[in-house]
Amino acid sequence: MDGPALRAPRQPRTAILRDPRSKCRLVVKEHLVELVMQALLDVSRKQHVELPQTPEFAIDRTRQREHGDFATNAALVLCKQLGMKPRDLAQAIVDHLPPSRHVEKLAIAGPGFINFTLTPSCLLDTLDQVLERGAGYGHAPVDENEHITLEYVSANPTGPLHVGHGRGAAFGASLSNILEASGLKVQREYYVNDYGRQMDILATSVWLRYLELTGNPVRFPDNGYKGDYVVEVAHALQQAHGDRFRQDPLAVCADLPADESQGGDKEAHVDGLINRARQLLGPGGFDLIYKLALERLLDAIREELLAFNVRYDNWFSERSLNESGAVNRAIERLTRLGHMYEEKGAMWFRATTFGDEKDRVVIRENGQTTYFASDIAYLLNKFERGFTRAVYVLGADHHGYIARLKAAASGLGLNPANVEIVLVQFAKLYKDGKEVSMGKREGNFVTLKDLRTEVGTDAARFFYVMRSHEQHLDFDLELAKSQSKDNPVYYVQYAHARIASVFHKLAEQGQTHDRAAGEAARAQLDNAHELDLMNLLQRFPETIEKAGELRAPHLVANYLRELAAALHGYYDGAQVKILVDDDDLRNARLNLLLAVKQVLANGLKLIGVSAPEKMERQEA
RNA sequence: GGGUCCGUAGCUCAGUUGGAUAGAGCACCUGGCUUCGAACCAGGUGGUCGGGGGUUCGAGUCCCUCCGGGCCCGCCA
Repeated sequence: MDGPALRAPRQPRTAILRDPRSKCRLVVKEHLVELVMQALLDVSRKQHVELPQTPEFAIDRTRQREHGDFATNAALVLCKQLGMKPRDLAQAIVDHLPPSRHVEKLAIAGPGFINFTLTPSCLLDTLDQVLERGAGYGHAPVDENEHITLEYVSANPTGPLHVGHGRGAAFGASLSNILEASGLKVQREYYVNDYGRQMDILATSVWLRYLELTGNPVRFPDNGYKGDYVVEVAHALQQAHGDRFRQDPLAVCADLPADESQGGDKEAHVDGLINRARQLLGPGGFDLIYKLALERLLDAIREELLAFNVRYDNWFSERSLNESGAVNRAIERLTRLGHMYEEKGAMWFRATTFGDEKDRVVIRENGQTTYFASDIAYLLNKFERGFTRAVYVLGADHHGYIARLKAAASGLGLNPANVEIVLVQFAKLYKDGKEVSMGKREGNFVTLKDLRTEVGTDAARFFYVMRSHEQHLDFDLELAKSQSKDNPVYYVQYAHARIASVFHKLAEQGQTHDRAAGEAARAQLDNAHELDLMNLLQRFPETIEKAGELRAPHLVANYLRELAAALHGYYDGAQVKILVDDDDLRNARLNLLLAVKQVLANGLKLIGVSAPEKMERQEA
């Protein structure tokens, strides 16, 4: 397996960490890495030992305040290679560390950690940086070398989106924003399954409902789409075309294989109905209904995603792959490379060559290509369009697809490491402590629209990405709906609104905020709460980068809760007032608040949640 | 049966790619609004990190095994 392919390279991408507009010139962590590297080179020269090109030590944020801001395990990891005791090596590294105006204190602790405490000015620089860059703070310069296509949701247009799709939508949209912020070029894509049997069943279902509306009811198949939306499309069909598609019910039903509930086979029955529809309506008539259904449902999906603050750069048609010959070309390529064979009248892709557990049918015995054939063509198409990496956000039930898709990449001569599948676990809805069931064909599933209108886009988006995507999500409807302190969305938004209200108050008092005066007096920001807040602000870019590398938007949500908590703690618990009489101090504190507000807004935007200036409580 | 994801406080979950004393929120207990928004804050109670073995300076994190749960295993899409 090529598991590490999902992981970003171990060494940080310096191009992304490097921030040209930073007053620190380098993001702190990168700076510290360079200092330690320098010291290590000196020490190893003295010991006459060759160091590896990229020694595997880590520099990380510390967990506890007493350990400073950053710590490195370099001495622990490299002591054997350098033939020294860990604490001796730590001391040697400290002795050889080049001086830095950003490091205030160094300490050796525990078994041999080296702790770094940053100078206050380094934190204060962060503050200026946030105000300087505004909405751009936290965003890394664009890396021109990578161009990602990120596909998410891609639900069949055979019905409205349900709450399961909602998580994929929230996750994919947030992740693409985060990746973009961390400097990668990202194209958001929706793969439209506008081809194949499921859509045929939908078109047939619409036609049967239409027949009912025109007073010619035909028994509805077990395997048909039963939702009310099908009737709505049928209505639209009737309005646009009157009774043009009316047929004698007896002719429709004549000689069909028995349906499941009639003791037969539901698949055979529905296939019979599709063929009957084609035959009675003529190809033009059937296609017209098919297209009408597709357009209506796809429009509804587009509209819903837009309302959910989820956008796309490209809607890619599966049909176009078939009609342009891309599917055939992909199959030919696999054939030419010797990865196809014939068996039992079908054409198979030898996926087992590349680690899949079984070979896969690409062209069926009846000559039709499979869904997988389209997937292969689509994969090839993505790389032909120049993307360097294809990311698929899929539901956890698709995990069997990983090996298949990667095998296809290998078979096509592509690097499977550039094909990445991120699985999102299921979400369960809970209402009053009970699970809300979501049967699909039965038509009683909860749509994303239901959820959105009930709890609102902000709460839904936040709740969906609040947990790790690897974790099953228990979505508590009551909590998401509640306008109370228990609701984490309001907690974060409130912090933003609270700051806004301080500025309103300032205006009410007839005063204005003088940023330059605040910057000049910034050294007065020295209480523990203020330092904590600045420390958090400094960690925002690191959080984005990490959330991007780990494909983990929940880290951003967690970060925002932390920042909001620090703000509330400062506001309520620090025994300080912002709007003090002292002009310098007041402006310095206002600078800090403004920076916190900016970062809250930037972070919320990444996960598609609004940052309100005012919280209006609504009566339930 | 094979594959895969998960199991951390009463509940819902974090845990910085193996680091130092495992953290939040809810629930429960105590306290704080004549103040820039109390949708808030301060403090307290609560843990054999599913069990067992292994790897090493160090394991909630990596490996093995067992237990429990979700999902997948089609010439469907």
